[in-house]
Amino acid sequence: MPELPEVETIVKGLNKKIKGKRFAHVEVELERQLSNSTTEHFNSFIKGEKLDRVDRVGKYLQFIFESGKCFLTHLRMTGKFIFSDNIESEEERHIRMVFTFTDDSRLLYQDMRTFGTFKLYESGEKPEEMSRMGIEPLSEQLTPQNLKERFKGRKTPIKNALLDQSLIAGIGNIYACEILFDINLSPFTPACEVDEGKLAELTVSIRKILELAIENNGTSISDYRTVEDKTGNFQNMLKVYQKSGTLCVKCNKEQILRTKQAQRSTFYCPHCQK
DNA sequence: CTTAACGCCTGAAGGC
DNA sequence: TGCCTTCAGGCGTTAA
Repeated sequence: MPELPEVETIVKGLNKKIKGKRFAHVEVELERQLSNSTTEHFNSFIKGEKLDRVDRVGKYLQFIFESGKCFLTHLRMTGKFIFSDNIESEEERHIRMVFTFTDDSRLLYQDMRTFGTFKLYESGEKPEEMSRMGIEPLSEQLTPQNLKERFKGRKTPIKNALLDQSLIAGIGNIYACEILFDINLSPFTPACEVDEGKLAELTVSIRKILELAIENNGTSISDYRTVEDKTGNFQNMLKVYQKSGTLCVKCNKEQILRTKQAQRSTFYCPHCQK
């Protein structure tokens, strides 16, 4: 479900709500969502641990304890965190985990499709997910030169390259479509054939769109909510995603089309995106 | 090495 | 009403 702006929004919300709290225990419905531990181990791992902060790494959330231990979670398609200090109001479906803190407040993990994962790391261990991760798009790592290197020899369409987390970390299907439309670039262009001018535009657009989406608390297409259970607002600013059949807002000539690339829907304007 | 298809799940929506 | 297909902010595994 969430891409970088949604994860960023969730991380901010978590830091606001649960930073500094001490974990008491966790209830786990589906042990298979724990990548490298059992329910029992997860419990002994977090019991008494004080949360220093939550960080975002690509689309991962990293819960970091004062002790130096941490766990990494990926929300995949439908994972979300709901903070609750009022058990009376809890009537959500698909709650897969319940974290209880020593002050009796709780963090619920909801995940309809159950693709989300949790992975534990001892103090000093470096999560392998982080070393596999590509360029962090909101950092100074994102430069045209860097993209040129990463796309070198890649014949895969630029749309697919933008979704490859080992190249750039954090972009998903919505923002890939929006970014390519923003710079009038065809989603079918082989990544290695995007010229330097377009690569420069691409770096500017990636930053611009992700930052704008973060300012708007992300995109709520179906059921994404912030930790405070509010919708994002960026869905009101989408120009191509899920707009097939409507007239392109730029050229006012052609309708937005939808096709499939790597099993994912791509939305684009055949007139503007060459 | 890169690339593309499949599978993991649940539920909503649309066609007939 | 019901049945069937398609679709969904993702990615690890496998095979070519």
